[in-house]
Amino acid sequence: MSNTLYNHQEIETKWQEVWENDHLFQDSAKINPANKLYLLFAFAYPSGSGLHVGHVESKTALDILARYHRMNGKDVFFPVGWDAFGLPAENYAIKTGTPPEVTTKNAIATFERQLKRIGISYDWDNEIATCDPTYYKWTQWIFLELFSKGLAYQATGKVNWCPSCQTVLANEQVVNGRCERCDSEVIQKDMKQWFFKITEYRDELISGLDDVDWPNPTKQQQINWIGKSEGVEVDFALKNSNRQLKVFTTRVDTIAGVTFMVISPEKFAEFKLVEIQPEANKKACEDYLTASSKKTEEERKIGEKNKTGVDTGLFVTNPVTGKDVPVWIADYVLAGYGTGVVMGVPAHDPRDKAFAKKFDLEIIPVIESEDEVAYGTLINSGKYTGLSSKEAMEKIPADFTDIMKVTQNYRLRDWLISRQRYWGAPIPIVYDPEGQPHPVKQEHLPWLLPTDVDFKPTGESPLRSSVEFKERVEKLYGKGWTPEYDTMDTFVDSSWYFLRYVDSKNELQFASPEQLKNWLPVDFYMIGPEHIVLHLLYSRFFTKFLRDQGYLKFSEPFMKMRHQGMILGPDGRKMSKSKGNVINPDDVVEKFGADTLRVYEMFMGPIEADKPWDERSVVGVHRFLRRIFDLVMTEDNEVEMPRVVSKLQKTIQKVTADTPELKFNTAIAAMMEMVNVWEEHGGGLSKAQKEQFVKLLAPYAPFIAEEMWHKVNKNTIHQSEWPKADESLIQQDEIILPIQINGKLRGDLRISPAELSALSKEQIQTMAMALPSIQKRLEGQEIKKFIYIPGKIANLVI
RNA sequence: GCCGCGGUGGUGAAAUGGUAGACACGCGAGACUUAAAAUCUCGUGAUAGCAAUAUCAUGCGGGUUCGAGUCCCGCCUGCGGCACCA
Repeated sequence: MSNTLYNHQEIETKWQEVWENDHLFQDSAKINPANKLYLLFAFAYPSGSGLHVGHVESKTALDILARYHRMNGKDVFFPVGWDAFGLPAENYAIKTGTPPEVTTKNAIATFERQLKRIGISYDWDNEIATCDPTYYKWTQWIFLELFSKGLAYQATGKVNWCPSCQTVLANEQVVNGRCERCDSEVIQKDMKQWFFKITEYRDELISGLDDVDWPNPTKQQQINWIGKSEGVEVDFALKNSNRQLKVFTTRVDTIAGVTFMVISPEKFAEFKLVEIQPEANKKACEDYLTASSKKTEEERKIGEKNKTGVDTGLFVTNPVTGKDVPVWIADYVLAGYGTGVVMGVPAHDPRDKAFAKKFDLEIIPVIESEDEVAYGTLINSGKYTGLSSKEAMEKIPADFTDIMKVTQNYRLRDWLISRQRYWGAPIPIVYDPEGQPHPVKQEHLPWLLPTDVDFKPTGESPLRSSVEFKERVEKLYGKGWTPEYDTMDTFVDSSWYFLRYVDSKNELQFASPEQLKNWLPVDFYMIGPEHIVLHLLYSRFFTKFLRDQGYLKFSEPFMKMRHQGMILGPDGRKMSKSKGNVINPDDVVEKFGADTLRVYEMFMGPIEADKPWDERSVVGVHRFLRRIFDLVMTEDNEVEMPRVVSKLQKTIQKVTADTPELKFNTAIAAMMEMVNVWEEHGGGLSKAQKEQFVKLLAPYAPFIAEEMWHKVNKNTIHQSEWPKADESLIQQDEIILPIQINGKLRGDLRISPAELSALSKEQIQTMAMALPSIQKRLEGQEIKKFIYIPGKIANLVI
């Protein structure tokens, strides 16, 4: 068999062309589905470096599902599109002057070519790209919907500012407090920004997770990100004033141990506490506020170990002890969480303790327990002494209903969506001469991204350099009117693309109600674990918002979701150009073929695991495909052999069970076993049975399967029917029944299934004990118990 | 620190509480070949033994069970996420 007929190059280019000409699997959204299955892959950014092996993994996995389910009679919708706005194209433009639309267009063309080459059965007719005005028209429309409901609003917020590049950076561009590109320290700058009020849905974003089939760790991570915590708000009365300081605490049981209060610098300014402050403390506080506002991310982290602060000279009264305690300003208190004011309990909070030690503040223990932060029994707490923490946490708020309120706090903040960047969807807002924002009129959508801009960063939004943009606004809205110069975060684009797919060419709506009803929600989403908190949370928020506006009839967009793992370099490390361990899928396709690439990646291990690339194992998979090809194309022994036929039935069962469960590695192993048996017997399958096997292979290796199928068929294998196992052909001429003594394997009974089922438990015991290997170990021993699991195992207990 | 996920041969990995290591790679020996590649055959967890076989073995220590890689408790360790969140 050394002169194999298998020429992957020839086969794969041939079928790629045929499928494309036949328009296979296209325009599926136009069907009115009886039995729909919407498969979605994570929206990809069309990077200049093209498809990498990680893309191949997730796309192949979904493609196998798509092909498998089509063969099982499902109406499969499997669309493709591009998250095409974003920074790399813009940075490239800054460097080279090439407009981002040119770079992006080229990159998309490369991806399309590569995806077709590896045989992904996308519905190309519904392809979308977020940078296309027919798409971002509706991104802008959603913005305006949010704006009209008060869920898109402007506020002054801190942004990451790179002083060297003179530009705002996205969070993802800040690595360890430094600019990803020039490595200079990023500072926080206050700028007026647009936000989406995702916090409006924070509780539903938690509870909705009960209704979806997602990996549990993923749900946990989202829940942690939202960060709901139960606690109590307490108003502490400020001495010599009629004002209060409100704090949030999860440990109201420790309130008797409050020996000071700490307020964040921002909140001290916001509350104008300087008005009631003793003159003597004013100067120091003012200096502290100025100093902390200049701190960088890095400096703030240093403060984690070495806390700073200043005494305001103000006092509040501890409601339980009646004692007056001092109020300090310190920037270890976060302005954005809770009320921005914290009650200091140095005996039971490590941060408060560090602060108290540094500034010599009183430390009073109020909980008796092994660990200072654990729950325990109250001491030094007046009338609450002796209660457990748990009891106190109920009793204390109940006793002080005038100043305490049981409440919740969340870590989740509103979503800052404005970017001082060029390559994104313009925010559809115009300002009147007084500076008030107004929505761009519906008839002016899409609100086009101007092209006459200077990409070089100047510290201002690049759109400011467009003359056309300014003129457009004045012409449409009047003299003195100005556009919003910021663009939207690309996560906005990707938060609703799965809705657009089902009606990608609709000019009147983001998607028609009929099409949405036909296909949504998404049945299965395959996406990397890196998207757990941002994209997946934002998409769920958009879905819930659009539902509340009456556009959608469901609450969760992605019913079932699984993650693909990362493909690591041969050295076991993450692939990167600088490490020189990148595997280029084009090379593998060239050398071994797309089928080999696909099957190898699926055979590497469980889909969700991170797996290192192994060049030599690729050869093994290629060998496997070639052996099949030789068996099918050249082996003409078509006399059915019961052993081989039986193995085929078992293989059909295994592949049918494993494929929809995404257990592709074990399904492939089963097919390999089948080929081993088949080869050992030098044939043994009829033509029809060979075809059944080829069908099992078809979703995994679509090109070679099609070629083998066409040896006798005219139509495509990918629209044929999935094979069914015939159990009556499964042969079991001998069962090997393992016999254990005290749970250790000591022998086995070889017996036919018919004979075995006729035997009683006692008879089996007798036969087992008669085995020489068993007998010699039973010498003079008493059998205490005999366990028999029918057909599985027998165990003698001595 | 908090939340989560892992740890099985030389390697990637299998294994509804029921024969641990399927399948594949690699390696060793052999066949074919002038030779190499490719291909094929046999072997391959460790230790001892010519062998049959025996003992040990799923990060470590306990436990439940007739029986544990799998369930429970306590550690060690690697990885991911969050992190001065009060």
